[in-house]
Amino acid sequence: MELPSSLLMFISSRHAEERIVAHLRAHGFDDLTLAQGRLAARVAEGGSRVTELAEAAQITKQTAGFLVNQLEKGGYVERVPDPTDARARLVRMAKRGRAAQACAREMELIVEREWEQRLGVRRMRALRESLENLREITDPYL
Amino acid sequence: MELPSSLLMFISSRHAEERIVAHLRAHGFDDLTLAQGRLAARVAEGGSRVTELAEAAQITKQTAGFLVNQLEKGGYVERVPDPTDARARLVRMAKRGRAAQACAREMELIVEREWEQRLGVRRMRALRESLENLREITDPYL
DNA sequence: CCATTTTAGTCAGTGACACTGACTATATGC
DNA sequence: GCATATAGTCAGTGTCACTGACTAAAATGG
Repeated sequence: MELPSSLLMFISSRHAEERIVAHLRAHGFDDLTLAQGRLAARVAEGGSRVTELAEAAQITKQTAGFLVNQLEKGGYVERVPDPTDARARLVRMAKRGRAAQACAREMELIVEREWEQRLGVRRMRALRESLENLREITDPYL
Repeated sequence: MELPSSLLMFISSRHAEERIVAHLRAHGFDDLTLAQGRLAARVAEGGSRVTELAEAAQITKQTAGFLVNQLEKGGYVERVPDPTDARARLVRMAKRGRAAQACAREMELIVEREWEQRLGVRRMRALRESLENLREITDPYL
């Protein structure tokens, strides 16, 4: 075994992440950091609580709160009171956040297509299937 | 596409990384951080220069130098003068570093075997081949 | 063979982002 | 209605990434 599979996965996933960040920067979302982006990607359609985001991203709620503040200042998300719980507030994507999301997905798709071209449709599908399969034993927040 | 392949790769690679860190901690290598470990993993058999390590890990040489200092304090690596270049010093694995390396490889292998059990030998081999293939277009420091 | 440029590495300063611990306010359960 | 759990914040700390400026040695090239 030259390199472990996990390291090979790390290499390619980081490559994709860097491409996405560069794409966002090039389109005016240059105040968005990697950590902020990772968290923003977890915000649900109807809004998410800070604590939920923290769990999903596997960071403490303090860190998540800090990142949400930055995202709020940047106009990417907004906070609204949670009607069902006076302690909580819901984090929702704002207009700029949705635009950034769309921008990120664009590059995500481009990379995905590049990989498919490299491997061919059959092997790309097999790759995705295996990765999804492994996720069931590797994703603690499935 | 439910989740992009790159994110699936990130999930599993992080899982493996966490297992390795936990294994190291459990065996007394509890002062070793993730960043230090990633750098230490790149130290070549005959020794490496700080600048080489920085390039391979894609960090600045200042950051690499800082991490090597920590590793040196922890007894994981040692620095010796480079006989071929008076400006440079070679970073070599020390005894404790080799022990930690062996410990990390242990868990690396365990995870690899778990994945193989999950996917079966055939699909695991196909996964590795595809990942190695993709590496050629995603690894800037191949 | 000396002047210029490149390269190895350090020092100093800053910023992002992770952590723990302590705290307030609200909700929930017996 | 009291004890406990939960949502979130505040304060403080540590790691690790960055840039910029620097020294010293090596390589290059008239």
